Amino acid sequence: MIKAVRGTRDLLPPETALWNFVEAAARDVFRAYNFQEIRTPIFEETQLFARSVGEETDIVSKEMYTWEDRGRAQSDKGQSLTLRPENTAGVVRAYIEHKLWERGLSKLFYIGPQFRRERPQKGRYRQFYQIGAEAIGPATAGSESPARDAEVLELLATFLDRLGINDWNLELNSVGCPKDREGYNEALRKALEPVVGKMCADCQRRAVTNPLRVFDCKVPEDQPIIETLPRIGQFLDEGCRQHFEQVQDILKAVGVPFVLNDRLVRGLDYYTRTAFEFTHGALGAQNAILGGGRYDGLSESLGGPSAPGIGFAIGEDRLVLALKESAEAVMRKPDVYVAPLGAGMNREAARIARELRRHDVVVEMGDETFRLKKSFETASKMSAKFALIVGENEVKAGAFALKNLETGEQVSVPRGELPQKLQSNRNS
RNA sequence: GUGGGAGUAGCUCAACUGGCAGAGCACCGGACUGUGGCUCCGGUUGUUGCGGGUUCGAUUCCCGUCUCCCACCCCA
Repeated sequence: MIKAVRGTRDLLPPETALWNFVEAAARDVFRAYNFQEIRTPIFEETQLFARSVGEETDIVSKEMYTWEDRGRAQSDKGQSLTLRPENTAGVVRAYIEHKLWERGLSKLFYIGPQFRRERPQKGRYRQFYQIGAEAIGPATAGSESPARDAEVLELLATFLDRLGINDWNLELNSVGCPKDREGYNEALRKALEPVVGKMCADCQRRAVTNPLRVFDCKVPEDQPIIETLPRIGQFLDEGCRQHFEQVQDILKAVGVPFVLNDRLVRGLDYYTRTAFEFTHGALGAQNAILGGGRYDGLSESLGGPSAPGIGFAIGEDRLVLALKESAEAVMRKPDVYVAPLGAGMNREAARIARELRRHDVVVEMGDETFRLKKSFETASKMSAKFALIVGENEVKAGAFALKNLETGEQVSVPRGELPQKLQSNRNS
């Protein structure tokens, strides 16, 4: 038997209803904040990710699905292509390619699959889905304003509340400008040098490859040492410090709760200033449901004009996982199950069903060979609200037996009144 | 990529140290020829993940492999 490949999966009903529910809520919220949809290709030139995400990151160095395309002639070497491991790079590429800066501030959102060749785990797949957004544009259009950061964070809080996820936690930090980080990295290395020998093996490795990661250490014995290390906050220049303070001010003004976490350092190279993460309990080690931040230099590093921006990506798989119990509840149930009864009744049932569907009634239909008992069983199994009997008696009388499957009440309804009657008594 | 755990019916799970593959739920049919949920009866539940080995005999023991789960790495 051929199965879905490792790390990929099929999404089946009723769970797909939940995905639609989440995406519809996202689109609603995006509309309120005036974000518009962008769709970029799911594969791009490999160079795009190498230059934006960072050559040295794990994503680029070992988690990408990369292949060499064929050239025009059989003998030609093709270009190196890669399935997108995230969507910010593609959006910024499109921003530059289509000169979107001519339109002022661009507020764009996307919903779609991304690909990383990681070891699968619960809520972590090789084809996974992200809902994300980017606010990017010339600084003169307000793209650099702390108001943008606060707006994006508020949007996210609104979105999670809308989904009924109340126990989220917003963690906030500023990682400063590239200059600040350079100074900080140096200071961190210096501070680690004399103490690293006393730390765990993982930290010793991190100290060399990526000192910022030392803050992720969970070994209790290392914590006292980590407490003594310098923090990025001490290295922020005046501009970054003020920017960060204003973000916090606005968040307080609009009532979005947050906690400062000066250990929060985002993994991708392009992040500057504001960095954030929303976490949610009960997701195990994979407790982050979304993350994002500001990337003021990304456009330029991809050959575009100066275009500060801020964005985020929501891990839709994990979000849905957190909502899983409500899958049944959001699935649209049939309003009526039409039960043809007896030879020749399929024709009349089809006519009635067609008319009802034109009136936006959700209709499921049986077959004239089904015994009435079976039709009723099937109807109640799928939680249809009504069952409509289409038999010879009804056709003769011009009125049809309509039974409410929740109350058991049954009435005879003239054919002409059926659409009206069912329309005003819809499910959900 | 590293370490550990697990794969048996559509689902959740049993099968003492190797001895005829089971239960509940779900599904289909009947009791009930035009009325569901309750009850009773009957039925399929199946390449025990896949491949090899040991054995008279393997769901069980051994090797390989695939997938899922947990942790690490990293990240959404």
